Amino acid sequence: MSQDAAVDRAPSGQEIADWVRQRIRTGRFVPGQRLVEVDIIRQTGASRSKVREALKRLEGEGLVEIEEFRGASVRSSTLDEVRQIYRARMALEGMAAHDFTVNAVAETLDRLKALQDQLDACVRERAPDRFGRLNNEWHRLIVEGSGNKVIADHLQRLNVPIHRLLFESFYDEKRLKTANADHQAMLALILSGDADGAERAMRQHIGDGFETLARIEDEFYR
Amino acid sequence: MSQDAAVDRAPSGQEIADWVRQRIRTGRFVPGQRLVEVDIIRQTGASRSKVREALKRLEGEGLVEIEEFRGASVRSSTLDEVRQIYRARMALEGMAAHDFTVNAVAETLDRLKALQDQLDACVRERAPDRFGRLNNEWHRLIVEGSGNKVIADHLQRLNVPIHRLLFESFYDEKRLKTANADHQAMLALILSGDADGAERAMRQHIGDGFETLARIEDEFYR
DNA sequence: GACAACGATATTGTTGACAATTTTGTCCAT
DNA sequence: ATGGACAAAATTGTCAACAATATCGTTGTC
Repeated sequence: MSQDAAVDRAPSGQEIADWVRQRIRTGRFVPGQRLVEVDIIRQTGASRSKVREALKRLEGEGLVEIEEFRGASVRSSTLDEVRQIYRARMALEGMAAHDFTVNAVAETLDRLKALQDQLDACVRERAPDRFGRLNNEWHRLIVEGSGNKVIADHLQRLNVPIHRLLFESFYDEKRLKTANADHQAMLALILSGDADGAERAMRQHIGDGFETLARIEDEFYR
Repeated sequence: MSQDAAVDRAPSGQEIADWVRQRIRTGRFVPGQRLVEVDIIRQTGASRSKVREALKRLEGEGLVEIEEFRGASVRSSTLDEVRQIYRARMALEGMAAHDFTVNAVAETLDRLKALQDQLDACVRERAPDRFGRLNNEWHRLIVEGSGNKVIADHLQRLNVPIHRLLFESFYDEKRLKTANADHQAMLALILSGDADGAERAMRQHIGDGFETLARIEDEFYR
């Protein structure tokens, strides 16, 4: 009857924050839901100070909201805020793509090419969930490979709280093909050393991603 | 013999964080200096938990480093990290300039024009310190007026810990004129509705700012 | 004089108890 | 049934004492 992945030592504040963040991202904690300290303590085995520390941290990241004497609750974000987040991602990840083109070492380029092959396979075999994971990996590789840790840190905090969308197969057939074509085109631009082109392509790609998401949201509420 | 601005009630964690941040920005706390909890308590009158909370927050912002059982110290940033920060600023503030051109309301445009007049006056009258303050105001107005709170929040955290540079008159005669010319050109692009042009100009402007700073640093260590 | 061992002090980390506030439950009048 | 007043419970905020660790000074040895 263990309610958590077995750990002997008491979890750190960082681990609690990860635990809560995970639950928010996977939709087990939904927007507006209150996060009662005692519940988290019971489920994680952490001490109260650590839980409080973790919640404060998550407040700093903008994932939870803390009201005096009312505690923490999962923050809900409007579509407009998601749009702002995507706008910020366009700027930062575009810059990362630019710098990646200039700075990336040969080994990183090889890994990117290998990843692209796997993504192509996913499209052929119609494996959208696997595509999603590899897609994240692909974007992470670009950002890490750009050599700018500051931008990487800020992008880390710009992950949209996806709520329900994570479970449904976000990508339909058509969107999957389009996205992968974007990746292929970007890879070509990177390999040819066209940094500005890579940046433009990345911004366009992320902008399209938001359009898709906005369309799904729109249908959901219709 | 009051060691702090008189406050009756105990300061909040946010206020302590502001207090420390201010001291770091103005160079009263220098990189590497240890921030002993008791000292901050004595100087601010805050309780220990509040001080610890504030230091944790500052750690999240990257201004402070916390080692276990060794406490907090002011983080020192290398020139390369400053370069990365400026790169991030170029991306985000460029995007802000773009969106400002599209979204700004008439009243905000008027305020920007008024601010530009004041900046012109500073150049004529050779008032570099006043120019610095108004310059910050100018950039803040662009960011706030872009209507993207997410980008504004992230830029807030990208303020370089300037260390000593804040005290010396950062801008020499020539740099001051160049910067102001940039501002004038950008204002013209914004008023003409050229969003892409405004973005390019903003990025160039910030990039030049880093070049200037890097040159000063370089001379300092020579 | 250099250096290691050791104890004293200073500093940070953690826990638990208590205060402040909100939330929930109950009773009663209408 | 509905709604308000009040008490009980739950929840969060705060503080102070204690534990763990690091830092510093002292002493003794070579």
